[in-house]
Amino acid sequence: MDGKIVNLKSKLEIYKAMTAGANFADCPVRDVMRGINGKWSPLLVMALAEKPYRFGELRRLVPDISQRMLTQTLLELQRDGYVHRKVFPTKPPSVEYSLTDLGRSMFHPLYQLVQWAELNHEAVRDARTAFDAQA
Amino acid sequence: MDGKIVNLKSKLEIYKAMTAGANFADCPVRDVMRGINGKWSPLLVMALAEKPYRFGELRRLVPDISQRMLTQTLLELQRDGYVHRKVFPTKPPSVEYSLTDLGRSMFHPLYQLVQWAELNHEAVRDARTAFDAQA
DNA sequence: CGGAATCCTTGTAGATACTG
DNA sequence: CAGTATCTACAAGGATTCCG
Repeated sequence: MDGKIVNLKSKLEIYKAMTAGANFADCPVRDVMRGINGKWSPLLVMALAEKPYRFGELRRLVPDISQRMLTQTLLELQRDGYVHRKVFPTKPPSVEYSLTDLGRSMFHPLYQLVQWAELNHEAVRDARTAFDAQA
Repeated sequence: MDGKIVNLKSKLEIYKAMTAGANFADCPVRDVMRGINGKWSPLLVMALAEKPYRFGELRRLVPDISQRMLTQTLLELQRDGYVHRKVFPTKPPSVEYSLTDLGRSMFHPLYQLVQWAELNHEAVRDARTAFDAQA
């Protein structure tokens, strides 16, 4: 029954894929989702989808990220294969970050989700207000 | 600047929407994303998209969630308007959780992202292996 | 059955200072 | 400029116990 991974698929099947493995690390889908779901990862992917940026440019672009979190998140994105890091041996050195092919392919579904958030944030805010009012 | 929400949009525009506001809580898009991005939220939304479930059923369905996290995550999903909670006054009482219209509309882009993860988890795993090997 | 309350451990993230 | 190192604070999350 598990010979070939066919193209997707029913809600039940995609849900089963998310519960594969006994725990979180054993489930490939949740493992990948975890890398995408970080606090800063989506934001940086969206930024780099527009065009490549240097470290300092990214810092200025994202107003409230610390340099520690920027370094760390970019490293995780590199490790997962979404981001390419290119060093220019100038002085002082500059480093340019850009999306890989894998990163660009991941951008599309992420974009859909961000777009949904943009279109529905008022509905969510209203739901929260209503919930808090009667609680 | 905040009069009308236009329909989307370029990469640059959607990215700008993610950096609106001076910090995280002030940005509506990131605020909504944060609610979707929880460790267990996507999994529960995917499960409830298939059909409504009772509390105990969800516990058994998600093998490695604690009851604390299940309670807490379901509460957050209710508060954001994604999930409806229906109490049946039987004895002992039973509680059924289901997606709201808002939850169902959010499911679609989420589904796209999970589907991407399902199709590309091997590429991500390979990227990690390669990165760790040369590091 | 479906939680709430408590305790305790771990992870996440900020501030600051220093380096090639 | 683009990081690294350390130290600290707080939030996320697990285990256990109790309740209507």
